Order: sequence, then structure tokens, then C-alpha cells
Amino acid sequence: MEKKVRVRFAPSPTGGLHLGGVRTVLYNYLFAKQHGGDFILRIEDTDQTRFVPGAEEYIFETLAWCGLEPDESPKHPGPHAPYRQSERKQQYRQYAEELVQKGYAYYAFDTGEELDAMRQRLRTDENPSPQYDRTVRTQMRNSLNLAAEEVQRLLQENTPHVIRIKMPEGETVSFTDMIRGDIQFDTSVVDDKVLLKADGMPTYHLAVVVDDYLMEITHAFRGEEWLPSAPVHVLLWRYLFGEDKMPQWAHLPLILGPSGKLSKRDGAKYGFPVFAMNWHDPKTGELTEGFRERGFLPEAFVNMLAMLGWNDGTEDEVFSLEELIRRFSIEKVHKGGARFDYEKAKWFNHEWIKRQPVSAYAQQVRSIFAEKGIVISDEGYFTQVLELVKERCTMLADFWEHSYFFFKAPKDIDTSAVKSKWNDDKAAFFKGFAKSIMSVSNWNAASLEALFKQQAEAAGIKPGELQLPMRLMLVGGKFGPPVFDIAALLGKEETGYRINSALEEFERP
RNA sequence: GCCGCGUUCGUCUAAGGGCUAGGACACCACCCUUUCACGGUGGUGAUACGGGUUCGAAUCCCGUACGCGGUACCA
Repeated sequence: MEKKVRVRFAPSPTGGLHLGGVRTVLYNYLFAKQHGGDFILRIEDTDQTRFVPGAEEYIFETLAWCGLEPDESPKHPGPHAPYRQSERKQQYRQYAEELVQKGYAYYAFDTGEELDAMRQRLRTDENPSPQYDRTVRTQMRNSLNLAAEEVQRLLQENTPHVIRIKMPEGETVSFTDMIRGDIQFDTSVVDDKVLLKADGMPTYHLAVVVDDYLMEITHAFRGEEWLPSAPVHVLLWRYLFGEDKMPQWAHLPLILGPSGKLSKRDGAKYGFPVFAMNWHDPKTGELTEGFRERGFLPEAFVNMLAMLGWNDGTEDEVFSLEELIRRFSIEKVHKGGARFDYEKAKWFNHEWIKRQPVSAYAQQVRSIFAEKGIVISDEGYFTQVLELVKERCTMLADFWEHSYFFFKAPKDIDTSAVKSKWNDDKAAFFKGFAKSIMSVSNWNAASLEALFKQQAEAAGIKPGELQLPMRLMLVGGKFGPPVFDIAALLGKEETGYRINSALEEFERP
């Protein structure tokens, strides 16, 4: 029987989740759901020094906002708990020791100073960063060179040491990447990576392999930056569990900024978010703005991210999460990095604001209004207003400028556009119009417009010349939805009131 | 330096040997609209370079250039 698909995302809690990270989650999620499998979230918190409080919680919140809930995680443990590597610490050592027993790894007692000295000594123009590799290891303090008794003694005395993989010489390690196809490496040019650190924590290399095995991961997606260390992982699988049990790999292309790899700096420099949500770094006190706070809908964010490095071959590009699950295919993920374009991201948001019912984001718009001092009391009215203006909003914050005048009469009316053409006939028309609307029984945009035109003609004025003044009276400037739609929503009382009070403004010299 | 990955309009991309290289964002023009948008129509604009293979190459092969990643007791 085919094994159920299990994919995992393993972030390190060291900061906010940038675009590339969320996209990796997304592709993981899409692939898992598409195959009826599980999406597992594991936390790679093996480096205590880089751990940032709150970062794990932030990751959960981001995934929840995007709608990418894991099936198993530290929050919702499944059969393979725990999901934090710090809580799994004990199990890594035995695998590292096993590798030493089998001759695939060795103890290294070199101190940091000794490593520095080695790199200093060996550094040349041709070799700017010397590695701890098969040529260097013969000169270092490790169990390959030291006498067995000496190694025993050092171990018994609890001398700080690491366990390094012993990279074989002249072998070719190859594997098939789901996106890139066959990839080969010559083991002679790969160094002896540390597997178990002096503090007993595994490095990423040991941890992914052990955890993926223990958690029965079948497919592993990660960023392209991991490609160079893939041979280490393949070898570890071969030595420990058998390559046939190794998950299938997919190395995702990078997301680039305007110049090179997308960074937090790009966000600040070019004025766009690079994190899904606001990230407040407790260590530096620095705040990095998020897409959510900028006024992006999660649907738009996810949609935009999905299209950054994948395309289903059709010309469609607006997809819901459900549609993405249906259409996604890992083979169609691109090999080359994609440059993030904020303009296109805004376009996606505009599309989603237009096609979502306003109920999907009314709550957020309400808080924007509250910040500006407008408290919404009439839900039905609020909904109708949002529905009327949503097609002209790109960001949620845009709702304010496109609709605030529905909730408060304009204070200052910009009469400059009509002042020169203003005359007593027009004033008389509006006086009459304000009066007659009070008796309109069928209050809607169409009947209002009909009445307006009929009275304009009766007064001998072209209706077109009266529309702009009417707009200014209702909203205060040259903006907003069609005038009669505005009046229809405002109601006859408010419309009449605004016309009358604006008339005084128009009369002023 | 070494190793790996990549390269189609400004950007995201389609086309996996065969019609004038298609679409989207952005930009420009026109239409619609007596506000601003939405929308509609059209336009500018690309196969990095050089060699092969082939009747035929964006597509396959080789080389060059450029970009990116890795080269930590970080992930």
C-alpha cells in the first residue's frame, strides 16, 4: 500500500517569516493537501544563541493568517511528538555515535582557536576559505589521528568535542530533485560537516535526517540554499536508514528583491513589506512591517506568493487556496529565482478585495475607521457602503478615503472647480431640488437621477453642469462613487441637509 | 578560489524541435464616465553571447559571460 504523503516545514525561531519562508510553507501545504497527506510543522531550535523569544508564536500566527494550518505541530501534537528539536535532543546523540561505530564519522576535539588557526594557516588566494575536509582532518585533533587510548581518555574526561561526518573520497553522490532533476556531487569537494555540536545539540544536517526518518517524512521542500549540503544528507540517509527510505527532495528557487536576494533591508529601502505580519524583534527593538498590517488580504498574499515561482501553464492567475490545491504541481515549479514585484502584489490585493464579499474584511475596515474616530453603528449601511466602493480600493486602508464621507458630512467643500460658473439659477435649482426630494417615495439612485434631470431641464440648465456641484455638496470634492449612488445611500434627510448647508458655502464670496 | 544552481519583454511568466514568441503587472494612447476608479480596445517591449546538432532551435549539446547560493560547533 502506498505510504501516506507527509511533508514538513522546519523553521528556526530566529525572527519573522519572510516571503521565501511562507512560500515554502505554502508549497508544502499545497502538495500535502493535494495528495490527501499531512503537513507537519517542526521547530528547528537547535541554536540557543540565535533563538528569539516570541518567534515561534509568530510563526503560528502567520500560518493561521494565511490559512495554512499544520496537521501536526508543537501546538497540535500528533503521533510523532515532540516537534521541537530542543525537546528531541537525547535522540540525536545515539545516531551520531552509531555513525562513529560504523566508521562514517569521528570525534573531533579541536577548539575554536585551533580551527581558526588552521583556517589562517591554510588560507591562500586560491583557497580563501579552507574547509575541514579529507586533507585537513589528518592534521587535526580527532579520533582518526589520536591513539585509541587517548581518545578514550579525552572522552572520559568530558573534553568538549564534536562529531563530524567522514566524507568519503572520490565518490559521486546523486539524487533526483523533484524540480531540478538529477543532481550530482563529488564527495571529494564536500567538507566534514559537524553533525553533533559540543553542547550535544545536533546541527541541521543530522537533525533533518533523523527527524525526517522518525517522523516518516515522504517529501521535503526547502530553499535552494540547501542544495550544496544535500550530498551530506543523502550520505547520512545511506549510512543510517537506507537511501530507499529517504524523502523526495524539492529545492525551491529563491525570491529576489529589486537587487539580489530579498532582504529586510529591501523592504525599508523600497517601502514594501517583506514579512507576512508585523515582526517586532525583542532583541533589537526593530519593527518590520507586514503585509497584513499594510492592508493585504490573506487570500491575496497567498495567491501572489504562489505565483512567484509557479504557474500551471494556463493564463489564469487569480486562485483561491482551494484552487491552488487543485492546480498545483511540483513539476511546474520554476528553477530560477523570481523577483518580487510590489506593484503586482497590490494588483492581486485589488482583485481579492473586489471578488471577496465585504464581510470577509469589514471587521478590519471597521478598526481603520475607529482609529479615525468613526464608530460604525449601522452594520447594514456600512456593508452597503463598502460594497459600493470596494472596486476602487487596492488596500484596506483605501476604504477610508473612498468612503469616509458616508459617515460624516464634509467640513470643507472644495468649490474652486465650479465657483466661476456658479450663478443664482443653479442655487435656485438646488434649493428646489433639496425640497422636492423630501417627497420622493421610491428612494433609489435611478429615480433620483430621473428627478434630477427632469428638474434641471425644467430650469433650463444642462444636467451635466449640475452634477459636479451636487458631488461637491455631498462629499466635498471631486471624488467618490457615482453621485446618485451616494445620495441613495445617504438617505433623503442627509442628502437634503448636505445640499442646504453646502448652498451657504457656495454663496460665500 | 572551489562546488552547485540558474538566465524569454522593466517585472512575473507561457511556448518542453515547427504558424507573425502568447498572457499578466507596470507604462502610453483611445473609448466609456461631466469626479475618481472599474471596465473595454490598441500600442511600446524579450529568447544573455558564441559555436554546434537539425530541413527547422527559446527549446537539445558544448563553451563564454552574467546572476544567485554554498564553502560555520547558523539554519
